[in-house]
Amino acid sequence: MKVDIVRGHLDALLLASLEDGPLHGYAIIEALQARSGGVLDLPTGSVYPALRRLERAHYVSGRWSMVGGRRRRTYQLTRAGRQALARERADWTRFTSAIGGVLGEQA
Amino acid sequence: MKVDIVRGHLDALLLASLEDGPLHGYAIIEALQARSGGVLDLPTGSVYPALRRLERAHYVSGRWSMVGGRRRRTYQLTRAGRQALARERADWTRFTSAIGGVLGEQA
DNA sequence: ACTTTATATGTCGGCTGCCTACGTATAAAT
DNA sequence: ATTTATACGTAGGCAGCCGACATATAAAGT
Repeated sequence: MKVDIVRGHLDALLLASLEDGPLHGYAIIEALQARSGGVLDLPTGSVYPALRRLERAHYVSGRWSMVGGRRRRTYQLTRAGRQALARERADWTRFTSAIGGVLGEQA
Repeated sequence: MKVDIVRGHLDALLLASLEDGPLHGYAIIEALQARSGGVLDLPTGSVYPALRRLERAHYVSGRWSMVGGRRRRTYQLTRAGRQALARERADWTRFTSAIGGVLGEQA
């Protein structure tokens, strides 16, 4: 199995994980682990830079807070982020039906 | 839409396109175009090097021929290639169910 | 008291894997 | 005579992610 399995779909995963409400980076990683049954175990070196990038793109808005002596940066989907997520979902459908269509039909 | 949509799944596509019988590179590109409804339009700079790599890995066997004054290299799936294809299909299922599972469930 | 694990965020270098651009060659179509 | 289709190939580059590392505090274990 290829290691960087999420290639090209990382943003979609992050945006989707924020759809049900704001989360901070560490919680996003855990949420994606849980939702994928352990298959998706995104490294921090992938997630944190990606969240900052999504913030610069105004797809999420982040704010600092302190919880139990630890600082957190909690991210929330923006309107543009929801639109971006919708586009990513459409791309995903196109993508999987194109490749899945080829892989699916056996001889 | 991301341009290099096939990232991580190129080998699977190439192996799958050979499943119904031998094809040469150019024909593989056309076959994938047709099967995907035009979504997959792989550049020669991706396909030809990939086929050589698959050949070095003994997943396909290639042979030269002349058709209408033009040289062709026709590739055929090997036994190892079929096994590799089976693995790629399994990976694809795992991959799509993991990511699709996350993207699929709306709020 | 000390060590390990969990929580939480971040940077930087590097590598994989594909694409872009280019080059070659022949046949068919305009 | 030129363009388009057929057919193969290389080389350089780069996007996008990961691995390794660094930092800091709290909780749990021993």
